[in-house]
Amino acid sequence: MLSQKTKYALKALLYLAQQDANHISKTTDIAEEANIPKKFLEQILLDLKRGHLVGSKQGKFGGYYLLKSKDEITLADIHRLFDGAIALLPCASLNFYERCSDCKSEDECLLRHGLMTIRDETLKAMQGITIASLVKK
Amino acid sequence: MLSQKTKYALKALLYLAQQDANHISKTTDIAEEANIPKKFLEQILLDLKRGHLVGSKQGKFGGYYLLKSKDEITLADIHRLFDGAIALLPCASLNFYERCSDCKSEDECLLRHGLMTIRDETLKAMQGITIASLVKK
DNA sequence: TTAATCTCTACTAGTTTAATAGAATTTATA
DNA sequence: TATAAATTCTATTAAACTAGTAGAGATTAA
Repeated sequence: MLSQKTKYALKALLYLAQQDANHISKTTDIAEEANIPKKFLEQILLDLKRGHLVGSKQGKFGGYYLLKSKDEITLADIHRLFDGAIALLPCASLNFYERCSDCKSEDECLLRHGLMTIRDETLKAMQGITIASLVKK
Repeated sequence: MLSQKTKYALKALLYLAQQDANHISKTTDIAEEANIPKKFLEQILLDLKRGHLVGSKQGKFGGYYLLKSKDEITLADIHRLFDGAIALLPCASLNFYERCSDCKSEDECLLRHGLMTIRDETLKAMQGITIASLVKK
């Protein structure tokens, strides 16, 4: 399941994607339109900025805008940025790999292979959903 | 990601699936072999029992055994039993549906459709992984 | 009757989540 | 240059969740 934070991030990106090119959106406007607590949204937008998905302009008349094209931002990207691994266990993860401490041998693990299959299919599905594809629907 | 509990449940089921037919396994043996804290495993086995995946025999020489055939127990079943919804948000879930409180209109929600697509694909993948398929590998 | 086992309920330390608060910094413009 | 409007940064917090631990009770075989 997505965290509330990830869901808010998606809603914020959807908002930005629906603005005219070169338009800069204030946090306040996004928060109101997408129904997100403003101070929480501030943090989320900063995270999105650090993840290079949005850019910002500081000071008066500043705000946020999409940095990457909306058809280049996938659900997989956002999931990884906020909720981490897409795989069901760290030992089956591409980007967040970690060994299981309670696992005797990774090669002999009966679970890992199945979980990697799931990961591949879920990842493919999540990479197929972009901000652009969501806006179009 | 799977919780530790779900992972332990899977490991316990894999252990049970590898025993001879009609064999009854003690919690202690499963805990040792699968490297699971015994008292925690007790709770997990009870949950599996309440979920009708395993059966038990009480008293001396009692223990646990698979109730359903190992090719009928899917990763989706176990996920739902312990970690709940497979969908990424409750509003896109089949078995754990819940309306989003911060969502103005479900029909107009740009997210929901995409998340239902992911759900369908993930579910299909998870239903393709059974305890039997994991043991065979 | 006893030993071995499952069953049930309660408790707990630590972590994570979803915020909230407030001060600091940056920028446009009057 | 002062001010207003915005982002940026750091700290705090209440509530929920996770991963166990503890112990007593019920059941069964011998």
